[in-house]
Amino acid sequence: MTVTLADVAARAQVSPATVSRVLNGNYPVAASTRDRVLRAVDELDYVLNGPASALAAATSDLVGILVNDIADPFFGIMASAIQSEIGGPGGRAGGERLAVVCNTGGSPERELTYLTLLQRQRAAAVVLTGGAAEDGAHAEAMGAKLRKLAEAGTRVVLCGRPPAPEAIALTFDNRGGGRRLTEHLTGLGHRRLGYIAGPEERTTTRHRLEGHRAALAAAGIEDDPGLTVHGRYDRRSGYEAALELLRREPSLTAIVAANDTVALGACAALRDSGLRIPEDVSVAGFDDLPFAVDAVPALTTVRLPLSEAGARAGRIAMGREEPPPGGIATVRGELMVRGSTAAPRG
Amino acid sequence: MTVTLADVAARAQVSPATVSRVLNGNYPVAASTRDRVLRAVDELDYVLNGPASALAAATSDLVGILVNDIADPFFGIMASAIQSEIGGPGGRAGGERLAVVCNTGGSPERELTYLTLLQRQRAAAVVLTGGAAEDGAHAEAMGAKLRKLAEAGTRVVLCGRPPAPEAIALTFDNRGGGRRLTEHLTGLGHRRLGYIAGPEERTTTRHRLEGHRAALAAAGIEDDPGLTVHGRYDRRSGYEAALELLRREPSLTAIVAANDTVALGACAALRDSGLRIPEDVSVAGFDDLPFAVDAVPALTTVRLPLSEAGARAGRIAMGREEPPPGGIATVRGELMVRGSTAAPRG
DNA sequence: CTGTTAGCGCGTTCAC
DNA sequence: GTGAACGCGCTAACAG
Repeated sequence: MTVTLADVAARAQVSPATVSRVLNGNYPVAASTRDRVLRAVDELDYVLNGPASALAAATSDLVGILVNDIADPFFGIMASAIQSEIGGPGGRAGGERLAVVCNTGGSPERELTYLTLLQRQRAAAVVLTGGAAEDGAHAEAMGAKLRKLAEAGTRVVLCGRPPAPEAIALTFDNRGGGRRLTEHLTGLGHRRLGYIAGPEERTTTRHRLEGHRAALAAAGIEDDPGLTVHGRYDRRSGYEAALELLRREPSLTAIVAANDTVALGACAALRDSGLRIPEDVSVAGFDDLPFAVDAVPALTTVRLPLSEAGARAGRIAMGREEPPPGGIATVRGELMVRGSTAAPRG
Repeated sequence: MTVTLADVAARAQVSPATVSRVLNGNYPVAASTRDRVLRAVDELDYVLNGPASALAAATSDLVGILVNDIADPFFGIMASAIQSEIGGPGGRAGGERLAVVCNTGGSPERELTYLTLLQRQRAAAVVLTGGAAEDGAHAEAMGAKLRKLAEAGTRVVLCGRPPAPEAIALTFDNRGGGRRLTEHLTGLGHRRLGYIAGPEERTTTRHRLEGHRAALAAAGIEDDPGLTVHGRYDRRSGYEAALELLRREPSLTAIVAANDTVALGACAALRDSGLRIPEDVSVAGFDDLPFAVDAVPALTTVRLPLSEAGARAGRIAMGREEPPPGGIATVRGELMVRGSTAAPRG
């Protein structure tokens, strides 16, 4: 039915072993033989059987990229960069790797499931992006799973995620970025700032919030728990959270959002409430996604080098770049001051 | 080294076949035996060998989702919906399928490469999303590849892509949407409209543009080729194209963009040129991505039910929903009139 | 309901 | 530089 390596061998009048060798290119083969084989491959329209190949070689060409939300450009941009460094030639037979992104939807269970699935496929490497859940049991299960993967020869790289002993990590300085962002606002004179945090029990959420609080403390501003609202990392959540903050504290002069998407939702809520940005309320985001600059007014935010970090993670996963010393590198964000923040009125 | 099915069988004191049966659940097994096996699996921390399983069964749990640009929410939203219908239980061993998204970057070659890779893996299904390249040779190669996949038992579904004889298609009515959108503008009295099209040689680009031109013709407006500018589907491209349009025709009163992202870029260009939206120039997009409503003013656009279409495509790919009659279903877009369009001044 | 027997298609020793 | 033989780990008949 389907063409196998043996068919190719027969047609090229060589042994299956020879066909395998030219396909994998890991072995000396006479040029004339190679030509004959390649011609036969072409004529028969032969496609290597991945599972059989993976079984025999005990390794596959699959590389997994886990993201929390594939509909969020934050992850899309990283995934795209990672994939671009992996998808190219350089793998086994055929010289191509199958770089593949898996959407966990932020669910710890699905994350674990995907890792098992990738483990089952004997993936060559796995890149985990974005924040991790902070649930203790889950963290432990993840650690164990990552260790298993590593033991089985799968390279594991974290990108934009806190370091773990089991893997190489490129981690974002969310705490520092959050701190500098809020310092910018306190520096402008703001004293009543609302904070729209991401989902609870997530590292990214916690780190950005800690940075925010550190900046408040440094400015001698008492932390009012009522001025922090948790939500999801989406626009709707930002909209609702902003309304809630305004209800709790009508006199606030600035809102810091967990990310740009949330900030955009907050902007909409402020506009719908008849408030001007930044005259009445300043707004700041995080990430500097492409649309941040298009907001009106343009969004003050912290730029994370998502593409660069992703590309580097991809190269490390492929073994084409040395891991950072100690297996951990911290990637800083850059404060981007734009029109959405200004000194408070009065 | 690694635990195999035989190890589990030994520990559970049954034959390997029995272990396979409980794992795949496709066969009657006594409850007590099953328990014993599952316990052994647990104790040994056994993970099925995917390649071996796929080899023996001549089919795998892998499902591929091809997207043109993973950093674009248009694709992210569809991919997310597709994956959510696929990722769940219902597959082979372990009851989970590995739904993976592959980023072609809009490159026909990469698209073909990914299909080959998925073919190599004996993927259970493949979903192709978004517009297709219109290059004749490539179209033919794609057709042949899709046929091969189908012959090998891979289910092929197109989502938001024009029908092809080799696959089931959920196609977007880009032409109709484009037409209604421009009709809305001509209905408001606009006579000089600029159009920012997507990349040339892409079905989506052509169909939307055709709809636009049909609406112009219907309104008795002569089509001025100079008022159409092609670009990529990104913000930057929209920005530059809008400036170019203004240069060519300073008196235009409306700009129709290939999609929302491009429209946002065009808005930025208009603002930077000191023009007001919609007082001086109306702007319209396409897709109604989540951020469209947050633009200032909110963007008039055509809403495409990306999530719904993706979910349906996913179910069809899984065989959990009947394909549409004739294998083709057309999904219409809905005109969303918002603040970015108004009657021209004067 | 369960065990036994054959391969699935390929990579990889070994010889030659 | 090339061929022959073996086994990777699992599933799918077939018996029983």
